[in-house]
Amino acid sequence: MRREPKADLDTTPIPHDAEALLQQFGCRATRPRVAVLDALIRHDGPIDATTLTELAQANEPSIHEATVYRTIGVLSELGLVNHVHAGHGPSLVRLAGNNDLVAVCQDCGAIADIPQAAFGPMIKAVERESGFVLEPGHFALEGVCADCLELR
Amino acid sequence: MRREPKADLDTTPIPHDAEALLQQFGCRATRPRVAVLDALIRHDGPIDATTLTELAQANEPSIHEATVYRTIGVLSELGLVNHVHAGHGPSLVRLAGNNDLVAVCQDCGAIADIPQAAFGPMIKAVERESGFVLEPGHFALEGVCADCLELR
DNA sequence: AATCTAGTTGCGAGCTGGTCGCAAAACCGA
DNA sequence: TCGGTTTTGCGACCAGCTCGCAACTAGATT
Repeated sequence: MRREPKADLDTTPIPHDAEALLQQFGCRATRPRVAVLDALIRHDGPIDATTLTELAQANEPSIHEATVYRTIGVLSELGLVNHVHAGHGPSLVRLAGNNDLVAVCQDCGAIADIPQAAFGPMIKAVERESGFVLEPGHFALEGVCADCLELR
Repeated sequence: MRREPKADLDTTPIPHDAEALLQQFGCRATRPRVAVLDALIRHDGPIDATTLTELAQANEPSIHEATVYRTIGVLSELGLVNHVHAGHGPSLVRLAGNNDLVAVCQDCGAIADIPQAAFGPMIKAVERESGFVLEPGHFALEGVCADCLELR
């Protein structure tokens, strides 16, 4: 089983049509996969596997959560999708191309997208000082959101 | 059960003596707790619960992992200990007072401490733009360490 | 020192997020 | 339409962590 993208995210226009997208990337466009990718395209922003399963089941009721996990794996190998590790909860997935950072509220679990612009200098500083090359967009920031701050 | 520190981390000198420390914070200095806190003091840097259990068992062989988790909970309520959520692996704990950021290598799992100095401006920027007040030191940065970069 | 009691422990069961092996089904090129 | 792979659904399983409960203990009171 080859799992090398036939298409290239950087140069290929991405059709927002799950089936075409899968074929373009040279992988089988099965009904469950189409349902998962389609749900991911429709849903804007990071989402956990369980919720994604529910969304996909709207179109493809028999789809199993294990299949969703496997599909996420495939899409991620193709570079179509990113994992975001968020705190102690389940990890999140989102369409690639958005490299904003995700911030999770420790109190209420709210998720905010934070434009990554602010982080460039920090990433460089970390690399200079420790040799670590950060991959922002793969981990979540934790903190307290404005609403929960008021309630404290 | 009250769980409010009698001593204050900011003003109280911290004896590096687990038993005294526990008493100072007004909680029962049981043998298992002393063993856990002692291991934590001796071990420098973030550590996961399983490894911490093994260290503590060196002094207190019968100590159970559930007890270690509960002890971590208590110490954390007292502000003596911080959780760090690290990627997909188990979460890490460390003595409070060190607010450096933890960076985890995606490839080999190596852990690096990164002085938090570089992050001040970023934290402010995030607060300004999104209202989120980050708690650095509670989440881990992910990336690739210098060694693994070479191997790629 | 002996007693008392709230707080703590060890233990096993249980929960959640995620992975795996396998037989049956689906995809898709010929 | 058919055939060989790939993929799916399913249930079993694993790791990390939490919980309920009966037994035990620290440490205050006498």
